[in-house]
This record gives sequence, structure tokens and C-alpha cells, in this order.
Amino acid sequence: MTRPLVTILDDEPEIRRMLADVLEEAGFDTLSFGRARAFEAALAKHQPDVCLVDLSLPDTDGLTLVHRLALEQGAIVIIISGRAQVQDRVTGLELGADDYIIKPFDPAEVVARIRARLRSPKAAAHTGDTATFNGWIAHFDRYVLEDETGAETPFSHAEGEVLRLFLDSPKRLISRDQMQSSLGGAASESFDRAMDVRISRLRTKLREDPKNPRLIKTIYGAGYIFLGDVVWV
Amino acid sequence: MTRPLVTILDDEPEIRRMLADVLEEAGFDTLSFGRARAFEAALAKHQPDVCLVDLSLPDTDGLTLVHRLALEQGAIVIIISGRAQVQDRVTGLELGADDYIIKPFDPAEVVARIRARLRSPKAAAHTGDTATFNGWIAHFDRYVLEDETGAETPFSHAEGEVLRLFLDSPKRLISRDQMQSSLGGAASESFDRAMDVRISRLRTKLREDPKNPRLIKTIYGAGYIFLGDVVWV
DNA sequence: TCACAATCCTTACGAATTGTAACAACGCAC
DNA sequence: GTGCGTTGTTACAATTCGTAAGGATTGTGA
Repeated sequence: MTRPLVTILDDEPEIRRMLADVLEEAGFDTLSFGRARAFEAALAKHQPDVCLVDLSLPDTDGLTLVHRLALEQGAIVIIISGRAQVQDRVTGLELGADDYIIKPFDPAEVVARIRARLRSPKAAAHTGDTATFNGWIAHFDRYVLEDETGAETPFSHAEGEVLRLFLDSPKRLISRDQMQSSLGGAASESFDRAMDVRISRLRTKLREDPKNPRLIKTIYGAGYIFLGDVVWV
Repeated sequence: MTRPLVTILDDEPEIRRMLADVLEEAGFDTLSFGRARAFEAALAKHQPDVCLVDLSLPDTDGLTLVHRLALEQGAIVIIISGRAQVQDRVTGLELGADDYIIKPFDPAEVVARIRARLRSPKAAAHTGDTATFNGWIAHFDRYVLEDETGAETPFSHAEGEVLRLFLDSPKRLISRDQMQSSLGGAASESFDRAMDVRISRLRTKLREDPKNPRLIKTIYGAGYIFLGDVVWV
């Protein structure tokens, strides 16, 4: 397995350096940022396994950032903050953070808490590039869907993106915004419909009954849920 | 979702009582134990969503218990401990605990940390999303109502929200205010009527006799009561 | 008991959202 | 260039769900 990627967002350079050292030592890859701007830009290229975020940032409201990261992007977020009030911790966690560590902290505990989060299935990295669900086998290496009888249906790259998104978080609501950002779609006005069309095409390949879809369920006004029992192999 | 079940394992009765109170208030069901023996016996019958475990137990080694719970049984385990050394926390987390809270703690933070854990997919695997009542089976994962003959009626997201609210607190009065806040409805003037319509539509799907509703009872001037015998599976 | 008001139910309608067929633009292989 | 597959766009159909309006029901006070 490759080393998990941890991003560090903190405006104090010494803390960044210290954390990076400890985490590299503990077996993680790290990326450090002092500004939210730079951090968010980097998200387009990298997909971190865990994001460490200091709340007191100069160029953004930390809590909204956490909210976007955690609930909309589905990232694992650990807040590291000097604000020790219970109320701060509660709101931070409520906004979607997975953990809240108070400064000053012990590096060993940070490592332990990161490892605890990485044990969760939310972080489960795929070993292979094949998933099974409800009688189907999706071969992402060959861009092929295999049904119970072994018959194969090819799927395209765009369809694969959507399918992978679903298979990565089955039985969870995936909002349209989330899809749009995950699929790198420009926030264009009409891209919204393209999303629909992708899903529609994927549905026909999965032989969904339009009146009663069993795998890809639409939640009006919210997004989609993929209902398959997914196992990556 | 039905009320998540949280087990409390602590040898101090006041702490058990305090936690149970706060958690019930916060919307969880609780089971309290003073001894590991009794707790483990109960695991045969119940499947808790989250286990709060105090490490200093008289009749067992807390850490091995945590290890068994977390890694072998796949339960979500939060350690609550008076041992504040970093080393304790690190080993606790390393052994598989999902979080580590130090005594004395603030109840609000415990609630927030439990909620944070329940957001993870690890929790989603445990909590069933199907309820039966009076011959009906409500499949919230598929947005489908199944009657005694197996015939299925789809219900929409808005209807599901109302139904879930009822199934979460059967045989209890649910005021309109309560609904409004639970369903995230803006406190608009007309949302009141929207509520009526949602319930009306739900009633027709449940084939209620308008003159004599058996499941969703209106309490004039107060709210509604759901009268089914609900079992979540 | 009988008005009358408050509350609730139901129906119809329309705005917002989503599904999908048809078409056009584009890339790629030959 | 030709042919084929992919993908976004457009247009229109279908669905969802809140709103408004009118009727039904329940409670209240004379």
C-alpha cells in the first residue's frame, strides 16, 4: 500500500514543519499549506486521505472550510486548534470534523488519532480496480461491466467516473454539488444536465427499471444514493 | 434513522446515570453496565452503534476488551478514561478505539464526538434502515413501502422524512413545531400547510381510512400520534 | 343545541427539479 | 476523409412538492 497523504493547513511555520516531520516519520506523505487559498488550489490535483486544519487562518473562515471539506467533499478532517472551549469543539465536530485536537498537542497523539481515522472504511483505499455489487462486476481496468451470466457491457470514461463515485460511497447520499466537483465539471450552467445524462446512460447499462430503479436512487432536491452492496477486490 | 443505541460501560453509577440522561436527551437509546461481564452478555442480544468504555474496570482488562470490540467485532468504541497521559491515549487509539475522551469531560462534547463517529460509514453498516409496523415494511434504503402481500409502493423523500419521524417515536405525541424543526422546514407561514399535505399523502399511501385513521392519529390543536407497533430491523 | 372560529384535510395547480431522446460536436482509428 | 464511439447540449416529458383555496372537522361560548 502506498503511504497515506496527509495535508497540513496551519499558519504557523514551525508547527507545519514539526507536524510534517513527525508524520513523515510515522509513514505518511504530507503537504503543508499556510493559506487556505493555496490549500484549496492543491485539492484539485491531490486527494488527501486526511486533512489537518487549523481554525485560525488569516484568509478564510476555518469552520466553513471544514464544513465544505467534510460534508460536501467527504474528506476526513481533523481540526487542530488553540481554542479550547467546549463550545468550539462541539461546533467543530458538529460541522463535520472527524476529530478535534487542542493545541498544544503531543505529536504521538496526532499520529494515533490519524491512524484511528484511517482505519475507518471511509478511508479504505482500493487495492484492486474491480468491484462487485448485486450480481455485477465492474472492471475499471478494462472499462467493462460483467453481469451474472458473464456477459460484458463496455462503459465509457464519463460513465466510469460516475460509477466509481457511487461505488466509493455506497448507501450514502451524494449531492449534485459533490458530483460536480468530484467529476471536475466546471460549474457551468448546463453541466448540471450533463450530469443527469451521464447517470441516465449508466442506468440503462445497469438495466435499471426507469420507474423503479434499484441501484441508483434519485433524491429529489438533494442528490443520488447508490444502493448496491459493494465489495472491492 | 432509528435512535442509535449507545452502551455505557463505567463502574461509577453517577457517571452512568449522567451519561444516560444526556444521551437520551440527545436522541440516543442507551444501555448502561457497571461490569464488563454483564456488558458482554448483553452484546449477544443487542448490537450497539457506539460503545462508551471506561478503562478502569474491576473485572477485566479494559484494553483487551477494547481491542476485541473494535478490531474483532468491528464496533465503534470510544474510551472514556481518567488516565490522561499521552501514552495511554496513544495505546488506546492504537488498539482500535475510535476516540478517547478524558475525564472529567463535558457531556456536550461526548454527544458531539458520538455524532461525529456515527457519520462514518462504519456506522452505516450497522444501523438497519428498515422498520415493520402493522403488516407494513418500510424500506428507507429503497424508498419503498411493502404491504402484507409483498406489493410495493414507492414513497418520496418528503414522505419518507415524515414517516421516519413517526417510526422513530411511535405512540408519542409529535407536535407540529417538532415536525417543523425536524424536517428542516423554514418557520414560514405556509409551511404549516405543506406539513398537512405531506401527511395527507403519506396517509393515502398507507391506505388510511380518512374517517378512521388507524396509524396516523390527529390530535386537534396539538399534533399527531403514530399508533403502529414499530420494530426496526 | 346552535352558531362561529380555529384547526385540519384534500384537491388542483404550478414552479422547480429530474429523466431521456435526439442531435451536434469532437476525437480517434483506419 | 470516413466511420465509429463518446460526450455535451437542447428540448420536452415526467415527477416531486409546496401553495392556494375550499370543504370538513373539532372545539368554544352563548
